[in-house]
Amino acid sequence: MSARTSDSSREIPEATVARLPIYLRALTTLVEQGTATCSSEELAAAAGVNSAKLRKDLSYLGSYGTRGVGYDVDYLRYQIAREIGVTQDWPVVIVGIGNLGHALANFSGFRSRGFRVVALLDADPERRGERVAGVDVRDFADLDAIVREHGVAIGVIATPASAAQDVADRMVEAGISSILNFAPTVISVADGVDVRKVDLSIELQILAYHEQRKQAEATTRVASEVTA
Amino acid sequence: MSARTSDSSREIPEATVARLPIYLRALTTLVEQGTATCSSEELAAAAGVNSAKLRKDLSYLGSYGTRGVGYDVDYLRYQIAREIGVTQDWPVVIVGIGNLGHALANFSGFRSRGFRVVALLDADPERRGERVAGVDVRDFADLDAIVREHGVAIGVIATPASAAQDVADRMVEAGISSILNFAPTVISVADGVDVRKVDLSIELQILAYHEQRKQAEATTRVASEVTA
DNA sequence: ACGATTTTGTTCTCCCGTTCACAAACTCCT
DNA sequence: AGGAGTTTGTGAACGGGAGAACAAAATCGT
Repeated sequence: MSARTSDSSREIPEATVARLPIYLRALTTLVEQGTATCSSEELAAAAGVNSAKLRKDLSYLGSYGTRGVGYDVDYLRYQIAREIGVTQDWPVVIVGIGNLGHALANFSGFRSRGFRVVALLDADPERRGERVAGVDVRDFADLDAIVREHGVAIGVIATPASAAQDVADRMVEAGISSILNFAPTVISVADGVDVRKVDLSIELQILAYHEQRKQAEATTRVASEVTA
Repeated sequence: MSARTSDSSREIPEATVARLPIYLRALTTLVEQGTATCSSEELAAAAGVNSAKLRKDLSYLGSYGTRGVGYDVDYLRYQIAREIGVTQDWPVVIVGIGNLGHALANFSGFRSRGFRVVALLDADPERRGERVAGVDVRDFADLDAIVREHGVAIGVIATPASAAQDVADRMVEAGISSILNFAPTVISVADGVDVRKVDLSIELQILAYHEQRKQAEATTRVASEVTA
C-alpha cells in the first residue's frame, strides 16, 4: 500500500461538489423513468447545466462513461452517491423547533437522501414533549449525550439569529463538525468545522436587485423612445 | 443627457451583489447598537469577509467612506439598501402552503426587509379559507388577478417538485419575472426571468461530502500512525 | 502650518472555474 | 474488416473574482 494512492487523492473542486447533488437528483429521476443510459447532453439538460461542464465534473470522479454510448444511469448514480457519501446514513440533529424547524423535521428529502433526524432540540420548555415527524422534542441541554450516543456529525440551526452563535458553539463543543445554518446571522466556528448557510431574505434581496435593474432599464428604454 | 452616463451604468459583479445583503444586515445590527461609524475592518469582521474584499465591493457603489475615518453606518446602510432596491416595497406571492409555505409566510425577515406577502396560494381546496400570518390562502387560479392587482414581480415556489415547473410557467405567464424556488427540482424559464433556488438536501449533501473526507482523512492518519 | 497616523479606494497579480475544441474510443452498418 | 458516425474525456484559452499591496486623502497633534 504505497504506489496505489489511487482513490481518495483526487481533489474535487468545490464548484463541482456543489453540482454533484443536482446530477444525483437528475439521475434518480431518470432511473424512476426507466431510462437505462443517457448522454452527457441529456443529463446536462436535466440538470440545467452546460454539457462540457457536466463532463468535466464527472471526469473528476473517474471515467464512468463509454465513448460513443453515454453513461449507465444506475451505475453513474451509485458512483456519485458514493462520492458524496450518501450511501451511508448520516444522523442529524435539528435545533430550534419553530416554524422552520417543523418544516425541516417534516421534510421528506432528508430521509430519502441518507439523512436521519435523530433528535429535535429546543431551549423553550414549552416545546418539550411535543412530537414532530415521529421524533420527540428534547432539551437543548441533551445535545452532548445525543451527539455521543448517535455519533452525530451534522447539526442544523433553525433558531432565531440571537441564539445561533451560542448554539453553534455548543454544537462544536459536543463534537459536531458540519453545520447548516438557517439563522440570519454570521456564525464563526473553529477551523475544521464546515458551515453552510441558507438565508431566505438574502435570496429575495438578490432577486430584488436584479428586478430593480430590469425595471429601471425598461423605464429608461421608454424614456429614450419618447425623446427619440 | 449623453455624457452623464454617471449613475446606473456601473455594472456590479454578481459575487458582490450576493454579499451586499450581508453587509446590510451587519450595518443594521451596528445601527441598533448605536454605532455611528465603523472601519472596513470592523464591518468586514461583522460580515465574515476579508476587509479588502469589502472595500472593493463597496467601491462599486461609489465612494461612501472617508479616508482616515471609516464609514458612516447609517448613511452606508441607506446607500446599500437603495442599491439593492429594498427601500421600496416588494409585493410577493407564495405558492404552496405546506410546512415550508407556512414557515415562509410567518418569516418575519420578509416584512422587515421590504418584502410584503400579498397572497398565499395553493391548488388544494382543503387549504383554502385557512388564514396564515394574517393572509388568507386562496386559489392558485387567482394568480393572474393578484399579480395584476398588486403589481407583483417576485414569486416564491414552495410546492412539491412535481408541481414546480407548472407553477413557474403560470407565474411567468402572469407577469412575474423573479422566482425563488424551494422545490427540489430544476425549473426552466424564459430569458429575462431570474430564478434562484434554495435546496435543503443539496446543502446537506455538500456538508456530507466534506464530512466524509474529514473522517476518511482521520482514519488514514490513524492507520499510518499504526504502521509507522 | 505641517508631519505623523489612520483608513479608504484602486491597481496588480494569482487562481479557480467555465467554455471551446478536438483527439480518443466505442458502436453500428455495410 | 473497415469506415462512418457518436460521444466521452481533456488540453488550452479565457474571464472573473480574491487578496496583497500601495497611493491618495482625511484627521490629529504639535
